[in-house]
Amino acid sequence: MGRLLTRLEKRILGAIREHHTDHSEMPTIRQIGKTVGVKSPGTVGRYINTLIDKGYLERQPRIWRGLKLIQNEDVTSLPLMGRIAAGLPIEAITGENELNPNELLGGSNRYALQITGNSMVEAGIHDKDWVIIQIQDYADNGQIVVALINNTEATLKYLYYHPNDRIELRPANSSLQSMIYKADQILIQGILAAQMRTYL
Amino acid sequence: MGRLLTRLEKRILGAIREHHTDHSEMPTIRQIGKTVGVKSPGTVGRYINTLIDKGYLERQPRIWRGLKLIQNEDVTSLPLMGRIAAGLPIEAITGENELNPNELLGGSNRYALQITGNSMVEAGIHDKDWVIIQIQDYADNGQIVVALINNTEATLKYLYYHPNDRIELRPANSSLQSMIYKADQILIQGILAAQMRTYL
DNA sequence: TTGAAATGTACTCCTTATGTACTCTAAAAT
DNA sequence: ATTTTAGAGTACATAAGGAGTACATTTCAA
Repeated sequence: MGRLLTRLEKRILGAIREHHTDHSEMPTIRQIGKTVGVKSPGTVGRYINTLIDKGYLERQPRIWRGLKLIQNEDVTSLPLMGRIAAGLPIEAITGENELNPNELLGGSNRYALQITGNSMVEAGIHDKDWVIIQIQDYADNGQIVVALINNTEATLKYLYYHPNDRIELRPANSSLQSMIYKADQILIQGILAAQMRTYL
Repeated sequence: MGRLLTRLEKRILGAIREHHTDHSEMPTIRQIGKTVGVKSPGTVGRYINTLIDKGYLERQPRIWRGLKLIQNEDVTSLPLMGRIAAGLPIEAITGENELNPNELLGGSNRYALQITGNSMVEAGIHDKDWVIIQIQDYADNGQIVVALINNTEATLKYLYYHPNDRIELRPANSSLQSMIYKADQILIQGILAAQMRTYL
């Protein structure tokens, strides 16, 4: 059950998640302590125990880096009324009658980013929108990806492969131009899984 | 049950809510006292008790920052990594920050619709997108609303008020035209609260 | 295969921050 | 006159955060 966490418990859980996504392996107790600034491995171990008690982690006893993240799934749904179109009545949807945002947006290897700027407006992704990124290091031609350029700049763009190991990062904004890079300048960090925007 | 709040009770409740949204954690008794200008933790605690009696808060006894706002639902969150922009590095953050889709999208008096057609593309609302509608029978000028026309057709459009009880329903698509109706032909069913789209 | 280093985990002891129950004043409202 | 609201202050048990040590096991390189 998702019981509430203290500050340090959150930081430790965050450090574990971050280490896992960055290095694709779990951290050791002492690594966790170092990133959150706790010197004693025993203390970190105590927090691990409470996180396990609270249902956020599992342990493989005595295995190095043997922690396992448990993904919280709890369900809150919105009633699903149907489809709507210009000039047509709402079309009732039979069968499914609920929409669960977490089911659509959530997932284990995903994280959220907020968009700044208008380079993707013509793809319906506006300034201040939220995007959900699925972490993976490959993408298909034409997908929208988070790309790391020259290990310094990260950006959200359409990705196109070209001959001679060229990669095009194309904005969705007719006032901006595509940039073309050599393949070894580009590191794909994730692909666009979802987008959302609030109005109120 | 008694819903009457004194000035200070309102200020305290407001301070709690504000702290919660700003820091995504509940304040301590003494933090609350500091923001509302009450020096004694005992006094603040007494107000907390009356707010609990009146049904605005819950308490988890003896837990630090253990207050709970009543209308709060359970939390499923995505790790929030930061902001991304064209040509700029991700402003990055550890796993302390989280984005909760249900908190952004859900709520009482809301339901979901799927969009068909392209009449709102220039507002970033595409075919097959999901929209979250907040049920209410009024709207401000320029808001996007679900409007029922002549009790038969429902549509999602920008709403503008005009003189002589005229109402304009304006699409966000330059190849389509606004329609203008008499006020009694239009029934506002809800306003656009959020939009979302999945790619995978 | 073996040995040194790294690791998980269980202890103990410590400090500080916090919730909460008290008491006491004083002004305003009833 | 009595109650309600608004406040101060004190006291204390304990939750939260932290250091350190010890030791059996696990890894991994030599």
